[in-house]
Amino acid sequence: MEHEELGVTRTSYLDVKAAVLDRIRSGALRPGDQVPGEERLADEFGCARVTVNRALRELAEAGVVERRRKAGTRVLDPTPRDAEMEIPSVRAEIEATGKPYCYELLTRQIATPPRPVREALGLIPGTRALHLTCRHWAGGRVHQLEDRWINLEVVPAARAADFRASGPNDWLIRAMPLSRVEHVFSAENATDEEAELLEIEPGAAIFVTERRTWIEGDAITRARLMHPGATHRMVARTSPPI
Amino acid sequence: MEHEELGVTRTSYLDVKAAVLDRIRSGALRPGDQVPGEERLADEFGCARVTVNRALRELAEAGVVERRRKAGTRVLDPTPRDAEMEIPSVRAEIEATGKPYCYELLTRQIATPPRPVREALGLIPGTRALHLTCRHWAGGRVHQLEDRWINLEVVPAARAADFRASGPNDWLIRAMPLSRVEHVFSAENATDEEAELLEIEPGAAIFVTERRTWIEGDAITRARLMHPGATHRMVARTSPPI
DNA sequence: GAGTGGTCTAGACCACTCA
DNA sequence: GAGTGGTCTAGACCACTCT
Repeated sequence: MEHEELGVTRTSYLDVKAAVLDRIRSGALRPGDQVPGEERLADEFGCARVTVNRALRELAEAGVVERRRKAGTRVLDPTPRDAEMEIPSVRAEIEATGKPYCYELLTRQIATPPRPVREALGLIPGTRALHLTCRHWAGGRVHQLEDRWINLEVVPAARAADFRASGPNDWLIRAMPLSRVEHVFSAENATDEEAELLEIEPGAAIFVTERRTWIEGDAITRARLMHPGATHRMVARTSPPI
Repeated sequence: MEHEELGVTRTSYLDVKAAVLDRIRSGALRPGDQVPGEERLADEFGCARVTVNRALRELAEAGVVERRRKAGTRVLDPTPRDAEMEIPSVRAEIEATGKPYCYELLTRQIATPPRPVREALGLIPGTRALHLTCRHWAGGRVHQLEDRWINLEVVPAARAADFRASGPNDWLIRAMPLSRVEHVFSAENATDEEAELLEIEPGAAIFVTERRTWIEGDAITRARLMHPGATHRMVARTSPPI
């Protein structure tokens, strides 16, 4: 926990930050839980209150906790973190429009991923992974076609998970909070197969998001998310005012 | 500059931050310039060094300045701010690939914008604005077709600017640094006219970015940037590690 | 009213890096 | 080696907000 230097060991705000994050990741602190007050933590870590303050302030800026004066510090639900780029979970995105959300699992199998996926997940050739395809409906229309691979070495629990009732995105957000995300966006013309599944004309423009997620350096999942271009718009977060 | 409270006036880190930002926005401090040291500023503002430290630290986190121990604090070039979402200026984006960059102004006129643009810029009906269309080439291919409106009430200098040699994006980044940006991405099928200008097949998927830029609440510009979907990919910034 | 976070001060030591 | 930022401490006062 402490700075591992010769001589005096002082507690850094980074130590406090890491310790609190650990408690959240390990489940000792769950969403909604109260984080001990600054004074308590300062006592516990043997440091000044300002040091704890900086640690918690940065966690609040990162969206991990919420701080209010009299109310104290609480662990936030991890879901909003996925919305960092205004990309909420598909379910939330659709429900926000007021349309009924519907999820459908198309295929599920454990298989050897094609090379681009294997490399994206950092897997050794021959390793098998969980492959899911599903559709998300908004009202009577297909909103998203999802082609996802999950790294079972990092998330072995996914092997046992049942994705028939709800999508892998919601499941992963709960199982693996606080992960890092990368998005690659592109526009493509739908292939015949994609068009059929999306219920659009072959060749129609589709908006494709390729999302990769890591936790602590390990790639968790790689998803190819396809949307009908005619109905889909993606809003990127406005830069914060300085 | 100081907290306007009754009684004692103490200098907040926000005061220092705002003051330094002002000097940058006003041009008193230009990109590459050295910002006075923490001790100097603390003297000047009559506050503790930690207070200056926090102000400058936040400016560094926001990408406005760069700090290095012995070297001190320097004002950064505003360009990288536009790259907040890994969307560098078109020129930089293309030159990074090693391909030759070429810019071409297609049309330039002062006109009454259509309603969606007028609303995006927050203009009163009837107000005229600067309308530009241009193309950006990467090697022998059209990389981007740009349809841009500039709010002349906020940027009157644009009326006199000559956009024949270099694009409005580069010009605006210099003229209006530290602005806020919003991006909306979508996928569309190219119209016949767009296809001809982009030198692709009609109906081919195009990746469309609609970018709006504000400075202090005033909308500066609205650009519709069209890219051939087949060659264009957009990478969104990976969430920072916590 | 009381509890909690938000911030400032003053002084100190350390760490990095440039000359 | 010297200059600059990075951070910690200890104490203090304030501001918000919940009860």
